[in-house]
Amino acid sequence: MISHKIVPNISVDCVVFGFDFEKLNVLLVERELKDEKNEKILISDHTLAGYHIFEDEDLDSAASRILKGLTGLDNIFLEQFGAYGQLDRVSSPREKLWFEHINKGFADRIITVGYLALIDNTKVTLRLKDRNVAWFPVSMVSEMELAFDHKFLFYEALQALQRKVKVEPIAFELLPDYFTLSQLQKLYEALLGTSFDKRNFRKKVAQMHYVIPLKKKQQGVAHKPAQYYLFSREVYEKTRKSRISFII
Amino acid sequence: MISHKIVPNISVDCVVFGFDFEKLNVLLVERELKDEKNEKILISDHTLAGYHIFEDEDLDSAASRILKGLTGLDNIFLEQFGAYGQLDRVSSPREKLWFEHINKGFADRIITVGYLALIDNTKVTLRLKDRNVAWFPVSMVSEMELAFDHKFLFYEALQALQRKVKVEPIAFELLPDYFTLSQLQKLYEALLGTSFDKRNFRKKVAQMHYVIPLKKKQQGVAHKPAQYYLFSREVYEKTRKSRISFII
DNA sequence: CAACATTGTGTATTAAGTACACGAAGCTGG
DNA sequence: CCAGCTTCGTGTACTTAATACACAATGTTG
Repeated sequence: MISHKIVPNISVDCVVFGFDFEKLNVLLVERELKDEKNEKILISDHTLAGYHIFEDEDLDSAASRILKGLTGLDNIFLEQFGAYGQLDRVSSPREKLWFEHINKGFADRIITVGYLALIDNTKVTLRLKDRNVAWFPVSMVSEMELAFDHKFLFYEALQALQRKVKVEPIAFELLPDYFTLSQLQKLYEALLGTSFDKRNFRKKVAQMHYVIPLKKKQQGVAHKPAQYYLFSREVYEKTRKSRISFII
Repeated sequence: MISHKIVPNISVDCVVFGFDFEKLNVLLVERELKDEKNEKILISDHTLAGYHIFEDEDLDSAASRILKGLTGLDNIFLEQFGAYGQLDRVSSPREKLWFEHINKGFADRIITVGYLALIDNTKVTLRLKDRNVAWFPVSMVSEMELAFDHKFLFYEALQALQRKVKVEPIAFELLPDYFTLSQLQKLYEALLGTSFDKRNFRKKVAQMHYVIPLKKKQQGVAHKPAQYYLFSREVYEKTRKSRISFII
């Protein structure tokens, strides 16, 4: 691997979402500060997946690289949700402690570009080599300690996700290639924090001609097996309408 | 004025839109490269309103500052539409020429944060002191020479605007406090490049209880005077519904 | 006061949103 | 092997919104 020079004052943070057919989860990295002898853990918390960009890569590449490192996957759905340049990013007493130990030499005027990433949970096995990476339920984040302004970034990303999901068919990025309508409904319910009537939800899906039923059915479930469906981006692109409905 | 230190590799570019009751316009700054004697203009083109950020301000402040400088207005509608970190930003032969003359000492790895700004044209008189700032019809941009990647940024901003305008009542930022329904319709037609049936448009507006008719009518027009309306953000916030319609 | 320009209005049809309940399929355990 | 369990998959009636379409009313100007 080539050794790249980093741009010291620009970083990329990825808010990576996954769905386990029950709830929405987010990928967080554990951060531990040990004493000099590398024995006792002084403090620990969690951060988003992020890093500085290299001199010779653009923002999207940096985000892709970070995600590839964590998940082993290329071609992950990735979209910017904002750039953040608060002045007080590392000014809390807590962060100052970290800062003294670890971040020596970092510029104190950092711009962070936030990326929203959506992952098909069934395709990924986390790379736990030297970093502790794990999924956490989105509902748990409010009670967790996150580094820097990462809790703020997380909620920004969640809001962006909830906005987008109503307008573009990006939720399918969180599902495997084949899925059942109940799984799709649970996903939307988890994303938006609501619940839908099953018949109305399916009526709605029936209008989306890009959600296509397959011949396959579920196997080995202790109940009536469900039919599998498929999301077709090509059909979506061809059939999308653009309703002008500035919501009332 | 305090002399601020700039952050050399981070800049903010504002795509400022205005509406003259006929068409959508964008604010551009003329850039001229003169010879040593400051007589002959060697080359000229246009740029977005942009500048580097200062060490002691955040991104939003930088954008506000830039707009205040150009228009004299505070409280302009401002929203990020993306961060851009292409490597080839100043690599065209044309830009290299500029670069040699003017941009000496700038880092070559620049991140630009794009801001979308919407201005009520009737409130602004451009400050033409030392810079040549003017409105240009959006339809004209395709034929113009813009600096750097500014043409790309402009179209990114236009797309973001067209997307947002369908979902949030931000178009009103482009109108004066009082406006007629024909003006509103023309605005939406200009924004989206379509045309609407008058009766259907007004039926739609009638559902938006936050567009409120006033007692006042137009005066001094050579035809039946139109009624004025008002946009109420408070009513909007109270009555907004959130329809889940992942468009088909 | 005639000509002009623009405002402001209504109806019929189609499409989509919402509220609501039960039989069918396949597995499990006794 | 069948009774019970769990989840699947479906239809109808009502309300609301979208679309297509044409003409009389108002105020100014010459």
